[in-house]
Amino acid sequence: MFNFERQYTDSVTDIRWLDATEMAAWRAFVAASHLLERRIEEQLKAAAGLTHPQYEILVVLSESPGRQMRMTELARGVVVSKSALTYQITQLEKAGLVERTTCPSDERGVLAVLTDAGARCLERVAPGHVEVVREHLIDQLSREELHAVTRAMRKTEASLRTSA
Amino acid sequence: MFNFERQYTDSVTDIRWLDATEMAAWRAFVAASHLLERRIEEQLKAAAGLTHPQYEILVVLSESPGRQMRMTELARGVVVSKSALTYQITQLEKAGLVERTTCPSDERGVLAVLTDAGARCLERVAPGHVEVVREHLIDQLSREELHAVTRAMRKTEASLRTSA
DNA sequence: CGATGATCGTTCAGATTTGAACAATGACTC
DNA sequence: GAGTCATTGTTCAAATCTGAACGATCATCG
Repeated sequence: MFNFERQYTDSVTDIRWLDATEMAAWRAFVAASHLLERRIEEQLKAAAGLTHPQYEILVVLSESPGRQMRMTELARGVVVSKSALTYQITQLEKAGLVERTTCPSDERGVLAVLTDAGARCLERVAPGHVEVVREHLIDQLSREELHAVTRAMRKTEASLRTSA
Repeated sequence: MFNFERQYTDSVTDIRWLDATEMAAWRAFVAASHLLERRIEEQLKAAAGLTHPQYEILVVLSESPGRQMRMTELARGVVVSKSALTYQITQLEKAGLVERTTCPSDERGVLAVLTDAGARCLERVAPGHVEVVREHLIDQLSREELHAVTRAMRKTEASLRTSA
């Protein structure tokens, strides 16, 4: 499973290791994002039996024109694999929060549509969710930090979306 | 998207919604962290058949005195549930990268110990991993942004570790 | 039109995660 | 010491995620 050979032929590798500052940033980022993800998941599950991906699906749909979106685009929006989205939309359909419609313009396509019940569910759950995000992230940051984080994360997102 | 009915009895709800700046920060953070997580997972899987949690376990152990750590503490360090850690340590044990030892001072305890093979594996895999982190996160950020992100993430981590 | 290749969403198998329940041990009080 | 409660790590069932394979539809071009 694991071998010992380096795939690079360089006799002296030119690896640019992370210095202390960079490593600190990376570690903090990983720890914070994992912890926050856990907390959010916990809150949503307790409050509404929703997972974070499910909640994000409802949010994205609610902001989409006609409260509907194609599967592939939705998967891209919530950053999840197509198969995971298929699974989650099925779950949300069972719960009556989302419906599937065949896309009129493309026979292959499927439109996920937010139902009224889904919209109401989102309204009901959003306050508690926002409070968690606010308490542990937003309200911890100065306005300046908020802007810096936004700039940084957008660059990261762009970098990742661009390269394949 | 949100109407005016509330399930709370407050005549005027005191929900502090996210303003545009705050929402932008939160959205960017979620998207970037999910995308980066996916990319890292992909890279580690392709390069060494490791998952990100497995890699983090190796890293944390390698930096721990005696290359060993108690299960609970390790779980806290890599931000994963105890049962997930049990599973992953079993996997790493099968691969010969980690060993289990009963803790001398506490009969209940288990020490996860990094093996030489585990240390070599880490050395081999680290460069490729660091490159991904650098390309999409570190190198995208100015030095100032790097510091801001670190400060922000540490506050978030502290907030989440403190409360419950 | 017909052929080729891309895109769409689903299905499937396999891996992983989580929380709850559990047995075993430790810590602490009376 | 005995009793009580906390902690440790594991097991288990259930849910979820991913990538690969698939059939169906679309788009392009000769």
